[in-house]
Amino acid sequence: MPELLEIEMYRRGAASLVGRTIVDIEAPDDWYLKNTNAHAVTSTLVGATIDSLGRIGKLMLMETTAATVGLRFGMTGIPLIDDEPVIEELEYSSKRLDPNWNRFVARFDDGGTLAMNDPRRLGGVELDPDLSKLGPDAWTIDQGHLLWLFGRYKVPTKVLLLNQKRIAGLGNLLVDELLWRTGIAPTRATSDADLDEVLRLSAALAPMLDELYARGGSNCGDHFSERGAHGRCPADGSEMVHATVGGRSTWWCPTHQL
DNA sequence: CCGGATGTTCACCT
DNA sequence: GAGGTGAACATCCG
Repeated sequence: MPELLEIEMYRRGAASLVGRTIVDIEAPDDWYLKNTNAHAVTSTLVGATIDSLGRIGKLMLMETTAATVGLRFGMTGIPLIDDEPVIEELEYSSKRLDPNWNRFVARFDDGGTLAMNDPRRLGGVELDPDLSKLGPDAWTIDQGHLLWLFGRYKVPTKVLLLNQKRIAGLGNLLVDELLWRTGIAPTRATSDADLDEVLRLSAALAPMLDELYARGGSNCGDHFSERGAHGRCPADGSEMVHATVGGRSTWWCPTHQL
């Protein structure tokens, strides 16, 4: 589930962490730690206080007095604060919250905890992540940068929008929804896009994110329910097309997405 | 049992 | 480096 909208919900839901001091780290799963190990994480973070919580794309940034902790949630990760999930339900993940899936836990001076609960283990924790690997955040990317990206790279439009190095935060569902809203086929080469299309895309992006955030997340798009056999375009009734684009399952309307 | 899943990375091509 | 493809990671769900 987590695309940038969900990570933003996580970030806001984790506000109560600010001001707490870490007294212990449990990192039972070495594989979950990226570019570090349990010893280094523990020695760095124990004694550190949480200053603030940030986000770039799908990466949550927990600023502490000792280091920036990068939290990635993969497909099924969710933070538990004091054993409570920060949002009620995680679509496409398990309905349970098995404590065995707590891949990383920070204990605080007030007795509370932050746990990364992640059944599939596709997320991870990193100290001082390299932010140069991420493009500008999709929510605030400006029109000029988007135009530059379309001129610079020649790939299927969906591939560009999914590439976190080019633009950070959009996932499979949000990209399909954005392309559906703007009438652009996901397979269409970025080099074939005309100015008007890129401007349309740019104009639709932030309002779409605002709207879907208010509705409840990435799975609240207008055509989400039509992802499936015999799904029909809510705009014109055409049968939705399904194919793999950029390695991802993709649905679009063959009539109005060109 | 099998296929697929809202993510990322790496390996291996051209 | 670009650009394309496919696999791998681990687990749950229908």
